Amino acid sequence: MELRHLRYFQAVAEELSYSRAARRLHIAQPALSRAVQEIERELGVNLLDRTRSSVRLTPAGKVLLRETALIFERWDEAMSRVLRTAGGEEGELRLGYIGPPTQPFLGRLLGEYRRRYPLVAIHLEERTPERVWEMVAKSRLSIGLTRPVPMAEALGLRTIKLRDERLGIVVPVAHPLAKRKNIAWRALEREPLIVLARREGVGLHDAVLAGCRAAGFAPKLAHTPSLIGTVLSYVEAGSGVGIVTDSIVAPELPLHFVPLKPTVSVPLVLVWQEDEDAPPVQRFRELVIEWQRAGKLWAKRPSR
Amino acid sequence: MELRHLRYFQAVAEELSYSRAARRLHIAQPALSRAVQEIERELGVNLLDRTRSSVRLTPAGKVLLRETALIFERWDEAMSRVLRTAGGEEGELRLGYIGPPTQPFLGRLLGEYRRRYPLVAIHLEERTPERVWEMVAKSRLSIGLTRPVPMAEALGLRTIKLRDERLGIVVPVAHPLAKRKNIAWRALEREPLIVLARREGVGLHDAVLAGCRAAGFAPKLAHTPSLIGTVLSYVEAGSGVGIVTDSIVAPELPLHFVPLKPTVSVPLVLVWQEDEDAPPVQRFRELVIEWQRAGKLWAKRPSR
DNA sequence: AACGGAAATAGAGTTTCGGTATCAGGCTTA
DNA sequence: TAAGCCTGATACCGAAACTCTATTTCCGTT
Repeated sequence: MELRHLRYFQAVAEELSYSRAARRLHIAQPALSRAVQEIERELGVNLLDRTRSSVRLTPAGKVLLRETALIFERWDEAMSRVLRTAGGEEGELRLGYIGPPTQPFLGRLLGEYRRRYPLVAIHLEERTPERVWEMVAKSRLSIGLTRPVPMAEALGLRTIKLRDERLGIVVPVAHPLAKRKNIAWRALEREPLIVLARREGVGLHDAVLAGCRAAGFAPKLAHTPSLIGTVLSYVEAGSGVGIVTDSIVAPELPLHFVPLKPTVSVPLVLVWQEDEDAPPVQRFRELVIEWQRAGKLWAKRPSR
Repeated sequence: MELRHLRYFQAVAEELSYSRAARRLHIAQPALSRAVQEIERELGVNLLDRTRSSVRLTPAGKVLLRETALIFERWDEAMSRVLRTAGGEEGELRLGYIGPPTQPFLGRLLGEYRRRYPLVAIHLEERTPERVWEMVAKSRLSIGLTRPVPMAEALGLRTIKLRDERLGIVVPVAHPLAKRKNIAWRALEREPLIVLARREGVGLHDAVLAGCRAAGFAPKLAHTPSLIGTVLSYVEAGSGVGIVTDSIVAPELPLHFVPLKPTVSVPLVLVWQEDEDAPPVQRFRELVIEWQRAGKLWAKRPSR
């Protein structure tokens, strides 16, 4: 039996007349007779009581009419789901990200995304940079905002760089270095440094070490906490000079950011699986790129 | 698009291979290629990523696979509902009845019915005899246990008599008439009588009046309460002689029933609409007739 | 480089689907 | 009461569709 049979039966059952139903369906009446007979034969059940002059539903026919409506409802729902999914209006987006560098724009970005594609279910996972791209590689996440991925191609991953974040120091406003336009790496040789723990981000940590090595000294790491916030707290407490990227904003704290020279950058990238074609993910990529081009990814950050 | 398309798509999506799916469906592979292409063309959506060597679901395809399962679930549910309805295993039975004469067997009868057809929803309505058959005539009830219906055929109703209930008197055990095997109508000429109100049952009330008239006297009606129980209470209180049918059992009360002679009967009938063909109703009729033949309709009543 | 496997395409045969013509029976109308 | 009309069922035919076999094309493997 096919849907056609149900469509025909439904029309007859609603019109309670073969000829009227045939007119409604724009087909000839004998086709209806046959179709209904086929259902009845296949089920072995009488659905319609037909006298020459009237058509009435049997109890089983009444039940089938109700059920038919439910089936078509499901059918329509299925089709529109598929269309919405193909159009990227429905589905899910599992986004992994690193917190501090994305904090200035992530909220607004997701707000815009949700506004455009309200039916997409958004799952967020804040992880360390390495964990984020590992999870993307394992398809545990559909897309990630993180630090560059070594051997991305070998893992079947694609990345685009959203921004280079420049390294610099954070010091209390009263600190002697706070007034400088920029600062040489050498100046940090004697300073006790506060840097994020390596396990929280190999890229950032190693970039700091590389910067120092390039300047010809080994850094004196006073503390390597697990949270950017803790770095800032140490700095505020006067425990040393913090090294962070310029994406870290803390306007409410009495701290100053001074870029290091020569410039050392830590990129922020968008990463996804090469064959990831789920429309919600594609739409998210498009939105991020659109915002990057429009310079909106850091718009609200006060320029320093 | 037809169910066939979904069946084929489902097989391909589950097997992730056209040739394996074709083997599973016992058809040739090109038919599958075509069917899936037809879905894709009709929806304008890619459902499968096919390379020469592998088939993978697109996001929309995944959604359709899930939805397809739901549709088939609904379909199966619909078909088995229809079959159960046709077989009388599902549906509803709206039964109207008069209380006192049916009380000795109705509970057991419905218990057996529910045991046999557990999916049938049973609705009960206790009403006066006239109200019961009126409601059957208006299709507010699917079947009724009541007193005979005047002009049943004209109303499109069919009835079968389940039993003739013999009229008799109820008196306190100590009453002078209590020891008699039977009693003549004439003996009631001077007695204050307690009879159920006419509005609660025209048939019974008029049968009493007719019995008296046939014996050549007009009855002295002391009370005409609305409930059989109240009749018995009046009798117990010594207010007069009650006239009831022999179906009224009150073994816990100190009352005796003595049949009247000549015998006057009030029938109990089963009534339904002529064209009522809902299987649950047909099954109920069959059960009642079966019980009547087996003499089980009053089995538990102590014979007096 | 050749082979094997998988899906797409082409062409032919068969099924089935819908159309027209017709039949049979009931209701209305003259 | 008879004729006409309407309804659903049946018979038959032509066209569309579905499926099959045969073949091609491409990828991956040996």
